[in-house]
Amino acid sequence: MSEKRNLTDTFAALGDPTRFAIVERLLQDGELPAGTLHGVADLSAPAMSRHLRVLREAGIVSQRVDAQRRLYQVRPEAVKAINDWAISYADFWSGSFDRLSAALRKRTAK
Amino acid sequence: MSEKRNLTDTFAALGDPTRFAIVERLLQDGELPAGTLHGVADLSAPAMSRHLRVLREAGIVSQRVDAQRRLYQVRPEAVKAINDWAISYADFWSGSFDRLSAALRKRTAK
DNA sequence: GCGTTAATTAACGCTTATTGGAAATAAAAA
DNA sequence: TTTTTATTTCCAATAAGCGTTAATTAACGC
Repeated sequence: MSEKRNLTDTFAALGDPTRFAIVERLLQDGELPAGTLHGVADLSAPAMSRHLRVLREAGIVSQRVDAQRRLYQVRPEAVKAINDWAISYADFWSGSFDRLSAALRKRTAK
Repeated sequence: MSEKRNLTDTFAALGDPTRFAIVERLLQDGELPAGTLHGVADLSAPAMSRHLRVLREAGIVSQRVDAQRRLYQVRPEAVKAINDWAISYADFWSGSFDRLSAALRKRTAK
């Protein structure tokens, strides 16, 4: 039920420096509990929790419950959606748009 | 002098539905005067002008003066920057990450 | 059951963004 | 020069977002 989402919500969620840092941390380290993420910015647990909620509601991260911990990870579809959008305009921004990139474009556009 | 910019600002600017619609319109139609863009949303000219300013300051669009009109267009680098970011995590979100996409990745990352 | 740990929710204030309307600026047309 | 068209800036009001502390829920070990 958190599938049909437009890119605007995604961009809005990533538009905050703290949330962007959270996402990059998760992209690099994989799945992490909320507590560990406190390190990415100097803010309280509640503040972190609310940022995670925003990311969750935007469909950017998924939450998994493990005992009293909440494990977060980035949803691949979210990043892929951003890539698909940018790629769909590749002939505009890419000076060297050629057969090779067109192949990937077709592939990821599917 | 509006080159060194982080993705966060870009995402923040695109996080607004009106501004995202403006950018998509410009991506599809190319260069357009501010007046023509009024059509993308039901808002006053001043409101539109302010949205365009945000996009300009985020480095997403460029402005060209033609007589009394201001012509706007998307800066290719802005969309490319988004693509580069997503591509840099392609091995995470792409289930079928292979040699072909790796080639494009190397290419666009340059 | 109790206390501890992990995380979220609630309530509050503060700062920043956004908006509409009016006025200002600038160039072209009459 | 006066008028018209296009766009931006100024201003006041409203709305949204973010952070903090305090309270709450949930699960573990003793």
